[in-house]
Amino acid sequence: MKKTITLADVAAAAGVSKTTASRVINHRGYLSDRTIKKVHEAMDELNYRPNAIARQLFRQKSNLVALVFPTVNDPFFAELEAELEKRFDKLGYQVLMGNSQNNPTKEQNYLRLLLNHQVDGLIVGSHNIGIPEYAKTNRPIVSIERFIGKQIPVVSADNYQGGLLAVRQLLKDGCQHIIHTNYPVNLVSPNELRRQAYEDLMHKYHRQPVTYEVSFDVSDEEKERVFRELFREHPEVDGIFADNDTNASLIIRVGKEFGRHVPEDLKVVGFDGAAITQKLSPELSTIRQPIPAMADKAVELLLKLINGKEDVKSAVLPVKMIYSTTA
Amino acid sequence: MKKTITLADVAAAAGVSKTTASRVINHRGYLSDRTIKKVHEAMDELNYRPNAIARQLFRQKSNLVALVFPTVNDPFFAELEAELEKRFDKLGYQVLMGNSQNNPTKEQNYLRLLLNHQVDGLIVGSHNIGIPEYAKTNRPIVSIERFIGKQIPVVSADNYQGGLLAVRQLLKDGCQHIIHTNYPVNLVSPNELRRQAYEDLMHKYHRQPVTYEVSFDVSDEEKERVFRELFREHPEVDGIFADNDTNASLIIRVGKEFGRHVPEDLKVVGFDGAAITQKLSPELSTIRQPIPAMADKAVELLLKLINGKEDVKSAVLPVKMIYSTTA
DNA sequence: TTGAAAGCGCTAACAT
DNA sequence: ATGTTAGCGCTTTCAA
Repeated sequence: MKKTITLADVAAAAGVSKTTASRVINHRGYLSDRTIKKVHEAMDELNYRPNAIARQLFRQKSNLVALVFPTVNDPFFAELEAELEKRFDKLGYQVLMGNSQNNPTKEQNYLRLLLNHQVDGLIVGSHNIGIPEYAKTNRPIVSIERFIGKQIPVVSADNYQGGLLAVRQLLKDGCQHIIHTNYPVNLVSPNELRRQAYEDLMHKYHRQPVTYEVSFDVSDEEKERVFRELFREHPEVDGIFADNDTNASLIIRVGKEFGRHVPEDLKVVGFDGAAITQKLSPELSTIRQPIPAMADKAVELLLKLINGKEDVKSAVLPVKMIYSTTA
Repeated sequence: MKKTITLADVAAAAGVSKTTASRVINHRGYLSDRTIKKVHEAMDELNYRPNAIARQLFRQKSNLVALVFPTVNDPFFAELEAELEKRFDKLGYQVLMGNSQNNPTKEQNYLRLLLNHQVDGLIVGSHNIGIPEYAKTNRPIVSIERFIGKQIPVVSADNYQGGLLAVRQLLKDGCQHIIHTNYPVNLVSPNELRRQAYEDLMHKYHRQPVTYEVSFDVSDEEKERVFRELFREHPEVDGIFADNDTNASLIIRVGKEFGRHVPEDLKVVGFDGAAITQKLSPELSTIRQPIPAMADKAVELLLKLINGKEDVKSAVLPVKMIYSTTA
């Protein structure tokens, strides 16, 4: 491989100094037309490419942000990451894909990228706890749907309102025995508010709330096992509020095994309403998270942090119910 | 914001030279235990973070690769990008997400990152043509499912075999009038081989092949419009081989509008078989692309190119049919 | 309008 | 076992 062409080569070929060549490239300062022309010719001739890394070293800025989510292979995260990338690209930022697999080590590594100046900011939506670096840093981090630390702003959907909408729909459908699925209880995810809304409504109508718990990162087989248990232990169930659409989809499938037809003898409402889900399971009634608006807000907050602004406040964005045929 | 802590600060605090400090950090050369201890103490004290950009400038390597695909918000691309990221991460590479939106300018920008030394390699699966830079460069690029240039290796599924499997299944199901959907004809995508297989089988059985064409990047509404046309113009259709699963899903939905029940009076086979699709539309019979194997191969080839190897050959990987309930 | 020189933070020859 | 020095490629004072 032949030697890299540097600014010095261009300058030499054009018979000017590096400074002048740099000025031409960056359109800065006073330049004579003749000089500009000469430098451009030299650049073309040598097929010169400015070295982005050297620029970054000088500017102390990488124009890179990292997205740290459990995986991009999921309808909600795929749409969210795509929306984020679209916006960052427009602003001149490149986007690193950080799939943490819910592995604390991987999550920590991405944090290190930030601390090592390799990225200018981080958007985290991963579900790990106990990463001490978060608490210590005041570098630009915005969280999505997860409480990370006092100083880190969170963008989330109105999960409580979403829970209310979902359960009210099941009540309106005349369901007598409504069951909920959610993660195991934890304090870091606003997901908890979906459960809270469910329990509040159950209590209001003097019913006993029943929640089945499945972690995000167990296999589908394990999830199906739990849902079979649900149908076995609660054959009276006639309505299910699933905390996300893929679980809703699994539940409908498992329900079939138990001879349950949706919506005739079982109503189901999911949560998320991502684009891919709508396309592949249009029949699912669900709560749509405002993904594009969440992306807008997260980008806005992160840029503020990157630019040293102080008024960076957490935000809760409105959800809406999508009425389809499963409830 | 307070000044960045550099290696010089650490060295000063530890009372050694920058070189020594650097050696401690990189575990190189002979060091006395006492020195190692002193340097580590200084690092902790100052909360030192090595500057990755400066290292990259020196090493002339960013350990970054970019994935250029139309969008990550699609079951096939989401799974493929997730698999690629997993592998690159293991190898110490960070991954840039490049969603080209099938926009030549965006695609070209990512190419520029490569040429500007900001990334060490590129994996492209985007569907644009006429980007002149591809032809000119011999830098590390691997393409997935797309012919880009003579010198650029392609990793693809065995699309022809997949087409045969799909259409044979429909024939075995007794379909008399099989219709195919695909992109508009183009020479850059091995997708064409799916069509070729369909046409070859149709001719073999003395039938008239009929293909409806929909671009990848038009709206779902537009796609549905085309599929309605299909049912109106060919009410006799009893089997459809869709060139991808999301189209298959749309077709099934549109079929319902025309009173067609699947599989009773219409069989459908899709293509892709991505994990998300399996989860959300498990009933779909489809051809599974070997996504993890494709990721393996693409990473292997790209690393060879990055390391200056010469024997970098295109690869075609086997598909398999997933028999479910729509055919 | 242009150039010389310093420096971004790091690592590696080449001493000693 | 440790330090001196140069240099990765770029941009920007400062001076002319």
